[in-house]
Amino acid sequence: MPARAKVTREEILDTALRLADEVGLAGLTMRGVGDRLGVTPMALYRHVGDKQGLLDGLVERLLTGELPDPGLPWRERLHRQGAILRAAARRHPQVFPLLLARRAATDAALSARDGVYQALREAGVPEDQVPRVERLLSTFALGFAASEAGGRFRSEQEADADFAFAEELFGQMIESLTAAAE
Amino acid sequence: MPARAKVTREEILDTALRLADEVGLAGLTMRGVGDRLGVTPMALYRHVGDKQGLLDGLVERLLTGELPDPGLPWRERLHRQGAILRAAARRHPQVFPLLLARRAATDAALSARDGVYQALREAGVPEDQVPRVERLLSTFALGFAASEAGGRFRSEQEADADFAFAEELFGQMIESLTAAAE
DNA sequence: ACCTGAACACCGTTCAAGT
DNA sequence: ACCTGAACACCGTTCAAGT
Repeated sequence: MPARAKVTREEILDTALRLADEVGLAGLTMRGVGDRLGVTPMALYRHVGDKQGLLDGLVERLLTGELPDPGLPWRERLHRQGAILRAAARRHPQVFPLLLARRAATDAALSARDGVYQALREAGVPEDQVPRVERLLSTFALGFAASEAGGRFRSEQEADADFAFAEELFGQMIESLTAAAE
Repeated sequence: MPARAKVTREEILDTALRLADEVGLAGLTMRGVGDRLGVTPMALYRHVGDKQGLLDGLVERLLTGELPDPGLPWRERLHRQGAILRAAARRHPQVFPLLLARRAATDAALSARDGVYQALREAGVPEDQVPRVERLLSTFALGFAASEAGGRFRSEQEADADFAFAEELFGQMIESLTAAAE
């Protein structure tokens, strides 16, 4: 008679993310997660591998969210993509630094990147410049969001204004690349 | 007869930084540092407070370096400042993420910021725009260096080229701000 | 003043055992 | 198949004691 599973990977990651939000990354513990689920810490190992696997799962969770509607104009799509990242950083400031430490090659990360590629193409950025511009944008957005999570800005207003300033700047850059291509 | 100090804060931070470089942040241990210094882990507490204090000391260490020669033209000074940060990230990729997690208000960080302020003024950026532009530059540089430390770029060549691309872009932005002010 | 040793309350993880 | 309990080799930190 196979024992019925008491926990799932999903539940474990939910609980771990919530626990990390409350007590920080340093306080995130296999034992703590097990306790909250009413299960021995060793029960988690079958579902997430080990603690490293748990952390990788959290990184996934951070990025899996809505993607911008592909029907929107490119500028708006890029804006939304940035907003999604910043929202994740504000929602899980304790966990967010993991994103920078371990580079994410999850499906969510890859399809976000493809979305930016597509937006840049629509904007008219020459094909051979697209990957570089995407790296520039995503590096900035990631760094900005991480800085925000780390409390580097004095207020959310200041962060909003700074981000809008950067968007304006990058918008101009994209237009100048587009113009040069014609 | 007061016991003579067997270790100093400097030695402790040196050893801790080296140990973290070798075994990563997770492997950095009060006991490990003590062992390397031939001293009980508890001997460290008098000099660095606690483990948090040790980590804070490492963040200091990361930033305390040479500042760009103030006699150089502003563009070159900004370039050097970026290069210094990236060099720190490449030298201590394991430790670098700490910089983003805990915002650094060390003397070194503050005088780097003042240096950038000064460079922007020399470039002709209007005074009321200086802090915002500095935040933009430092956020980008920090995020870029952290991404580099995290292995987000395929090669050092790619990173160099991307950074140069960004510098060009920011240079244009600074010039347009300067022109608008005249 | 500074270091030591023992002790406490934790960790992640293994492994054999249960159902 | 999945969970449990005991055990191992670690942690950071306290506290009284030594010099």
